[in-house]
Amino acid sequence: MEYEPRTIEKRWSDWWKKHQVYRVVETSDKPKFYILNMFPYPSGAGLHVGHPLGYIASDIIARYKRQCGFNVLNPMGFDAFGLPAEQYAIEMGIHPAVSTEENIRRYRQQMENIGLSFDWSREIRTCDPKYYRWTQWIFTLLFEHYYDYDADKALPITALVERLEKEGNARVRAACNADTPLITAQEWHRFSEKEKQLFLLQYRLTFPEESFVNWCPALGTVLSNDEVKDGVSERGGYPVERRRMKQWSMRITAYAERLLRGLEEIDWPEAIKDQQRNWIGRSQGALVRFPVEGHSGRFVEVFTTRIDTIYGATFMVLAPEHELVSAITTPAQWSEVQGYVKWAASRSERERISEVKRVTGVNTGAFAINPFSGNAIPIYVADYVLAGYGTGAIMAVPSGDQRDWNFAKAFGLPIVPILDSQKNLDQAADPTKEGRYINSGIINGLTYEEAVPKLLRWLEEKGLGKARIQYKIRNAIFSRQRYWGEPFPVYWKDGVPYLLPESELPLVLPEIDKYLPTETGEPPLARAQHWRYRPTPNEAYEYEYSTMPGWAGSSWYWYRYMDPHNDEAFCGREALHYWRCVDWYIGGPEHAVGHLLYSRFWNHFLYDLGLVPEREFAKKLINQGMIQGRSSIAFRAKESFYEEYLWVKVLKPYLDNFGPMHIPKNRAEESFTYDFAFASNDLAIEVVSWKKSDKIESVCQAAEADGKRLLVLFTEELAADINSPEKIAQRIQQALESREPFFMSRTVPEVEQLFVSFELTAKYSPECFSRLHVDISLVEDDVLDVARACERPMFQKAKFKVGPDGQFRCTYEIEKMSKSKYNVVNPDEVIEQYGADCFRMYEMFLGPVEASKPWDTKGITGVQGFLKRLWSLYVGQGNIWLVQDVDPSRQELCALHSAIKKITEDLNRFSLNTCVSHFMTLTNELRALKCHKKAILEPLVVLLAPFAPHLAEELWHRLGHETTVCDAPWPAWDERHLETDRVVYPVQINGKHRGNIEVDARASREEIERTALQQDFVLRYVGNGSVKKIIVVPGRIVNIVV
RNA sequence: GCCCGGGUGGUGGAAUGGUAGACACGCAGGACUUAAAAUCCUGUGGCCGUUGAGGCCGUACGGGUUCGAGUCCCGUUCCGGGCACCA
Repeated sequence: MEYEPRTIEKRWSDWWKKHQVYRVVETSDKPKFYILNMFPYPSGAGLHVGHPLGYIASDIIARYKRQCGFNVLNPMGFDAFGLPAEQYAIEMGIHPAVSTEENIRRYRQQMENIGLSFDWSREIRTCDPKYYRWTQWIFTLLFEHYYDYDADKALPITALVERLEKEGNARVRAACNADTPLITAQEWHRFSEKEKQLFLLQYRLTFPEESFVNWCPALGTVLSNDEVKDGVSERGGYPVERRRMKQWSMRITAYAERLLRGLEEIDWPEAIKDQQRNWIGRSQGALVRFPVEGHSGRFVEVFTTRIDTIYGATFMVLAPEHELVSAITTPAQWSEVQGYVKWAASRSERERISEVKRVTGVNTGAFAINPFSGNAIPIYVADYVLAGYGTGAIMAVPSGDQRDWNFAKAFGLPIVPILDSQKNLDQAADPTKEGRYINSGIINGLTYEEAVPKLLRWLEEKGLGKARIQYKIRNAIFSRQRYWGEPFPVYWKDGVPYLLPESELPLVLPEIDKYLPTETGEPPLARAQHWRYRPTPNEAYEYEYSTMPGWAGSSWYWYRYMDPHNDEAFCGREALHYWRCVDWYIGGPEHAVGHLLYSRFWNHFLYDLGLVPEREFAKKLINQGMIQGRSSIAFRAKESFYEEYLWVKVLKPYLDNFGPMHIPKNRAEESFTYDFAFASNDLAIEVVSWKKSDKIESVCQAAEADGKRLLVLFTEELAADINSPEKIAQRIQQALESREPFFMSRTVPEVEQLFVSFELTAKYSPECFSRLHVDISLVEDDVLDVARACERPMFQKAKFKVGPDGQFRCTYEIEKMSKSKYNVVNPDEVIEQYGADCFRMYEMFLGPVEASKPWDTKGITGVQGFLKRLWSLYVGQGNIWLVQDVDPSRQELCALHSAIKKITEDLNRFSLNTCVSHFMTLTNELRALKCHKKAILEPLVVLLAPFAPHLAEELWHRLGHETTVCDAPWPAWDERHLETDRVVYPVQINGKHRGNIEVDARASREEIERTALQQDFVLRYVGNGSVKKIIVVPGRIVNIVV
């Protein structure tokens, strides 16, 4: 019987379901292994072949670990809140819950088709009230805590209140807003309830605040920085603007140092760790206060990482938004400064970034005193200094910083060298730390290492500054003005947010009539008319109308899988302490600073509260690469193509007949003129589209003024005859011979678009074409199936200019798979044709899991052939069972055991592509040996089970087993079978491989040397020269140095 | 600009400092077949030479360390990703 994947796979996927083979329980004395895939957002397009890469890889590991005796948790769920479902709802009027449900159903079906061993009894969905109840609960915890730097952890806000009552906040070292005032206990006691609540918001780990946000008018919502790409929304590509709005924030900055330190203890790819470090952006430096001349008590406070350069500070720069700007600007400079500040404010973020090179700024007229030198230095305002970073002001050291240098050059400010090693300061800044200081007062002659502590000591003694660590990371905006997300468990009373009591959770999303913002610009939830919090019959408070962002539900979900149906807790203690944390986490690298950083933040917080057992939620992270699509691209002619075509293909070859050509010049300057004219004749030619035939009149006038007759050629008729240029030449010939003043066709062919085969496009300017994505199902080997293409709306009125072989060719591009690029390959179709096992192994065989690579179905036949050959070791023609219980030979055992060894080792280092090749090699060897022995083939089935579970299960049962192969213990290799009597040593002469010798496996070093030196090929190279040295690496190689 | 990756046959990719190109795809030739498909066999980095000799070159480029370098070090270059007036 032939290998029939479809029959086999159906049989066993049903059987697994029936016997609940993938059900996991905590009551096990086996060691635990928790492997987790980043859960997907269930989009309407379904899974494409790129999605399962990580799922398959993790499934193989999950199955392997299970066979190794671990109790494996391998769950799957859905990150089901999100913008696309809401956009779909707005367009189609379908409730997001309905379309989400439908998409999830499809995703699950597709995943089951692949044979993934997920325990579906643990499936979770972030949009399920039973789930988001706990997302809301965690939010309430964040609201009720603050971060205390002395304890270096989150503490209850009640602890802060106690301290405020006793001693005010002067000695409280905690994460808080930058402008939090110092208050005494007396002041605290004098606060009203409202004032107290507002004051506490400055400490809470989540809090509402006015902040600049990325507002997307088209989507009617706020986007986070990582949802904005190049100034437009990641989803939909709509423009985004900066706007000041009241938003909930997460005080992730409190955890900056912890998140940075925590990276040391986790096994994550360095690239991801680097990105997180970069994002957190720790920089060590100093805060320095520069007194403002003539304003006693006012200081310009700056942060610098190069305190050692302070003697080179020849001016100061404030951000336009800096509060000192209006206070210190002199009357003479007032209007200029005001004008600049206003102008800077009007510029969008995008403009500012796009004009990086331009130096702008203005002098305030005020001076600051350099605390070290006592020099008065001018204070400028410029928008290259950012209000949001550091103190919003800098000391400018043009000799060391290129931006300061540019500014100094533009404004004629002095550039003072401060290190004897600085070079070419007239051409650029030199940021070196080498050498010894000059022009630098108390640090003259010192090195960098000596200077910094001395300066810091001096500053601290004088009370003018101190060492300081600064972070780039900002608090994370946590609210979105949209419908399909978790509601905040918050109501507003007297302008103050209060938490709902826990008994009110979950606060369920209300039904609304439309999923759009209200007419007054409030979020969609404001449409829910009677949706109010009513603690007593006489009270009614508005809820918070924003919803939580996509990352809320994904920042803790791995705990819910441990205990998904628990109504008493986010996760039961027992399950929590059994599974503890994720052992292997698999997902794309695009989540480096979004999901993965927020998740770590929440986890550190939950850890502080003693709610979870580990500081870091995922010990090991693996990034799977992206499987890209191979898009097919066709070239569509633009109007300028026809002119070039006419010139190159028609006029040039026939020029001898027609006489010299004249192409009218200065076309841009004149209002309109024709395209060609014959110098020796009175005929002019104009190429124009039928759709633009209203232009003809002005062309006629131009021709008349020139004294020419006019031939109008429509692009449509050129397109229709595109494969026969001689017809067009004929038409021109007729026009030349005729004496009519004006020629054009009365009827124009119904051709609207002309596509040009790729190999022909090189002859024309690139501007002649637009590039269009073509559905890849219409293309094979870059050749378009023209007949089938014409049935598509896109090609309805198209004409194709084919190549010399009569074929129409496309070009291709490797890019992300997406519906809009028509390059999506659906796994269902591949599975239908080749089977799930083949699909799984092929995806692994494609290359390392971490690498991105284009999907290419060509190689899949190789894997298919391998599976067929493997099958034929067990089952012969006519469904004959070939496996016999016969003692295996030495050679067969060696082949098997070396495969066991390689596959096991490669699994442990997560090299799954090479595992597949080891299977191929073993199969090829066993076929060559005509091996049908049970002692060899049974372990092979067990090895194969993680990779091709259906096929393995089938063969396992045919071998007489009744229970699942998933629980068949992983075989161990026996070194004895790997040993051989004779070993082959490659022999190098001076490091170049020249031949091989075969010696006894137990041969001594001397024997090997002797054997090597006796070889003809060695003697040839050694000749009469003496052998200087022989290196023998046991089991490896012999190298003879002559 | 800064920070990470990465450059190996026609292609995807192998290679704890130890025979570069495993395993596949593709291609070429052959077997089976009326034919095709399927299957099987052989060859396949380049150049020169042989036609059962062999030699030279070869892992982006240039140096270095080493008995030995795709692998380690220094420099250059190209490609990909991330961050960015971040003081």
